[in-house]
Amino acid sequence: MEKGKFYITTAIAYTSRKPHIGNSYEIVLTDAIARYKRLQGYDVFFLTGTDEHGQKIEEYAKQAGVTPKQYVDKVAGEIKGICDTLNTTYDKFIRTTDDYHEKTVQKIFKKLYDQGDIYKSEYEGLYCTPCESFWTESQLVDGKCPDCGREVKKAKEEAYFLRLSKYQKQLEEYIEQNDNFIYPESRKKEMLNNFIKPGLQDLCVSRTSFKWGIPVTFDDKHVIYVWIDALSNYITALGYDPDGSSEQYKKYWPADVHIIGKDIVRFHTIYWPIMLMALGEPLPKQVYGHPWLLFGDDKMSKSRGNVIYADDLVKLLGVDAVRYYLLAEMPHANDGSITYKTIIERYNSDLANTLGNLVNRTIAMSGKYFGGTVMEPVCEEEVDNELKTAAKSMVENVDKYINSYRMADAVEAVMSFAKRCNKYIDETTPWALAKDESKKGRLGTVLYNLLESIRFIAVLLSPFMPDTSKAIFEQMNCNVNSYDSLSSFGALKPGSVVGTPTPLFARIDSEKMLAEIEEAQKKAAANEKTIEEIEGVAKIGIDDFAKVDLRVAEIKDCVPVKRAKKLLQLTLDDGTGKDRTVASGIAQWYKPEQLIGKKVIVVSNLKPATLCGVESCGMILAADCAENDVKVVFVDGMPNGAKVR
RNA sequence: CGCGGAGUAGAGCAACCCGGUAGCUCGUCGGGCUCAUAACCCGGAGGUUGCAGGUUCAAAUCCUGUCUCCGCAACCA
Repeated sequence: MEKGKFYITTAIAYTSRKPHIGNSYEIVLTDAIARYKRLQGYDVFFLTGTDEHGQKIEEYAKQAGVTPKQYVDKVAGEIKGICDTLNTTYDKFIRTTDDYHEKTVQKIFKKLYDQGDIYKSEYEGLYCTPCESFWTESQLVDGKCPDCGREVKKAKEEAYFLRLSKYQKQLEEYIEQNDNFIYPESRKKEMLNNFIKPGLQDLCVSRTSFKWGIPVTFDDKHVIYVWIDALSNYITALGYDPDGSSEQYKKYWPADVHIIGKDIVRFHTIYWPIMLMALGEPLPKQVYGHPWLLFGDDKMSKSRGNVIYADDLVKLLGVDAVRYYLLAEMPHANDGSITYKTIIERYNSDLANTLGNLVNRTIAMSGKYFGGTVMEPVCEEEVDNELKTAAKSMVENVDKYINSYRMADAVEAVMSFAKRCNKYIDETTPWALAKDESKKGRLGTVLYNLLESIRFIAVLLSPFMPDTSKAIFEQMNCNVNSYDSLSSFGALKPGSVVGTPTPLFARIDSEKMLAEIEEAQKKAAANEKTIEEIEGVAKIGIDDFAKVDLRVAEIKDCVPVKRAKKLLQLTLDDGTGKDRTVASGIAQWYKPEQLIGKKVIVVSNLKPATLCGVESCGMILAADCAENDVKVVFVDGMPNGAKVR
């Protein structure tokens, strides 16, 4: 059944480091939609890939002692590996370092320049020479460089700009007239009110401060900055060319939907459409900004050993369980949260108990009562209609939910139908029917209805859990798996013979697995720590230490710094007779009254700096006792101003 | 008053735009069943929807105020 084309993309992943499971959500979400559309008969093109240029990568590569290209090759390989591990069916994996991409981007840049949409000007800012960085007025700390505290001066850097202002009106109209362009709705308001209506500033699209990028062909000091490079991937991948595009491009563009994280909605709904307008190409039909998947209450960090990678999770639970979890646990509007405990709970209750057990018991009964033969449904009863109605509404609901990107609800719709099937077994009590030879017809009908229901489930599950879907069809020894076969209840052919039941998902001993995971995390954390210690801190000489002037001082007064969450302003008596003011980031751990009167050690010759409007002269010593636990070093019985060494 | 999001049963969420008996999953307690993976089915307990006002016949839902939490920004000298 031909339904037309469907072009869907993920954002391309930045190759700075291996992505954790939260980053992998997007590819699974997109894959589920792509698979569903294919199932329905659309001619789908699904694009994903990697964004590989930029200063950060240049720096990471340098740190790692490899070339940028070597660096991105490695990370892009890891990212692609994860996509494959998660069993995603992208049609193309683009890398922004691909030759054809770079060439086309250069052409795009040139074209926009030639037609006047890109112009050369100067990037004006405040420059810190030692740091080689530009800062904006608001970034400065007390009018000085936020990194090193030195003076900055006004400086100009040559750069190319994209004329956003020219297309502002046009974009605003487009967004307002195309209700579904930015989804969900709340993001649309955000874009219009916060960025577009106040007026768009022309966008800086080139850099001279680093080299790892696509060079501007007609001005080799410059490389093309992220926007034109990265966003263009959606069209270069298809074979767009300003001098004449491929058939594939003509067929698939414009994209039906770009699936992206909520943090980059702005780039995809403002910069990208304007680039396309300037190129004279049609705009994507929709941009969906999805929420993020977070980790319980803790942020993941390597040193705590709680980073979760998709491939580790897959080893533990299998691909489909991971896919299922990602899709089911993610709320539609808010950020989701992930913990091992909830993963295992969901696995046991939904996959093992509800779904796996349903399939298992049904096929087992088929084998036991009819030698596996699927019987003709000859003896219908009223309850059967309820089951059939439920099957039908599952099909409708899944469609409705997927089309509005409510994957958790779509998956839930399938699961609640599985529950309905389990209930049907209780209502019809096949084991009781089996004891009565005269009820054989009814028993066959009940099992037929169950098998057909499971077939419905298997078909609709295929976008979410492809392997499981396949396994169910294999166990049923059935190949009627088209979407069209769901148009009416009863496509399963009587007379066929089901296979032997094998549990789809073995139950997990939650406590045991959690204990094992904790063990592994401890090990990982310990490893990470050792590395830190070895790499540790460089040795210094006595003369270096002598440069630091430490003094005993008494805290005479202490008040919180307004507008700052973490700062306390301390007034110290350091024996000089003059008050010394120090701002310290310990508000989280100490109340002012706990500090007044105490003696501490202060680094007295630290260069003053202004923090949240308070001039801080020096710092007091405190110890990091644990993650998120800091204790000030208090001393006792020493005169104010005494030198510490 | 920097920007934004959120506060609903023990936990996680839905309903909020477009007021009308607060629903789902997990957990818990009791019962049932035995085909099945200690699974499945039924029932109970558990919420004055953060707090205080207002509008209304009627407020989780609309309005005002207030408290708390979480992101981002600024800041841990």
